[in-house]
Amino acid sequence: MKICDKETWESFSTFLASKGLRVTGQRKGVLDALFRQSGHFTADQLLQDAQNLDDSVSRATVYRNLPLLVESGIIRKIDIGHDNKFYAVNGRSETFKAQVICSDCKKIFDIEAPFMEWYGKTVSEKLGLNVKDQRLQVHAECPDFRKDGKCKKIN
Amino acid sequence: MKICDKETWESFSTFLASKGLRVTGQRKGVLDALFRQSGHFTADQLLQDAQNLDDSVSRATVYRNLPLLVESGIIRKIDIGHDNKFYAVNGRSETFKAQVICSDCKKIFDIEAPFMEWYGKTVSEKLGLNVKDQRLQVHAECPDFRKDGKCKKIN
DNA sequence: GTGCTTGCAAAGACTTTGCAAACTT
DNA sequence: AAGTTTGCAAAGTCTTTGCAAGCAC
Repeated sequence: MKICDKETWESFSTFLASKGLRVTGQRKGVLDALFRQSGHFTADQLLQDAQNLDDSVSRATVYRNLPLLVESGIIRKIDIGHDNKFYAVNGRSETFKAQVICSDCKKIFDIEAPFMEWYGKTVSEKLGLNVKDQRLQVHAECPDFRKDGKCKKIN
Repeated sequence: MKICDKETWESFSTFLASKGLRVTGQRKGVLDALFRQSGHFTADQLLQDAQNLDDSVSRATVYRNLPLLVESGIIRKIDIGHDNKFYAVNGRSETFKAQVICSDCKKIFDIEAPFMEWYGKTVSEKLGLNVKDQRLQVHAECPDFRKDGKCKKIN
């Protein structure tokens, strides 16, 4: 049962303290659950795992903490559209990621795309805007899946 | 009171016929309402306008037809995240569009980004996927708005 | 103690769906 | 006539919120 690494926990605690927020058992539970997620996860999946680790964690708490986790930089939100409400744990690399979403096998691939970042920035600045965040999403079809109903690509 | 141009209506009718679906007054109403939208619009805005033109159009009908309009290529969906459920009428140009979303003044700018398209395609094909759709979304801050509470940029 | 947090359940926002009547072809 | 479409209202899905009790500091 893998739980959150000390480093991340400390970083989150510091973040909370800096905002005058409190370090609670439920918050630890949510953070631990984060590390049982593989790749992309939903609020609900996170809740399930958090409750496995600490059944005092409620759905409301997960929803209330998700924005804090995003703000602290520990996770990021992935908005791919109406029926894909995902989050992902941030890796160390701060390079811009593009998401390739396979509409057949439902996998989401994170691709490094530093160039993209430059491009978006350039365009926005021409409009007089300061870039805060950007993402490239590519929806694609999976020929493997189409052919024999399964896809061997790893996520 | 601008209504849908003949060309678009015929194209939608043809699309419907090709799928064995029917041409109804309500569908015409929704299509007409499309042309009263400026830039980006929500399902609800479309409903309001459709009902102004033809009060027999219900919310359910709008929701049932939105996917057909997307499939026919007349409009496209813009998924920018949880609280931004937008659609937009497709222009003639089929070039790839990037969306720059200003988080201060809430405007959405469509920027042509043909190069981006090439990039996404290249990356996906390396993964063995066929690109169906892609979008670049840039969230930005508006200095004008920050300064004096309003933004003079036109959408 | 003060004031942030929590769980619960209710409320919200947006979208989908079952059904019988109405309409297109 | 056959099969699609509609409006309505109910149901769904995901997320947010009010409240009183409970904790962190």
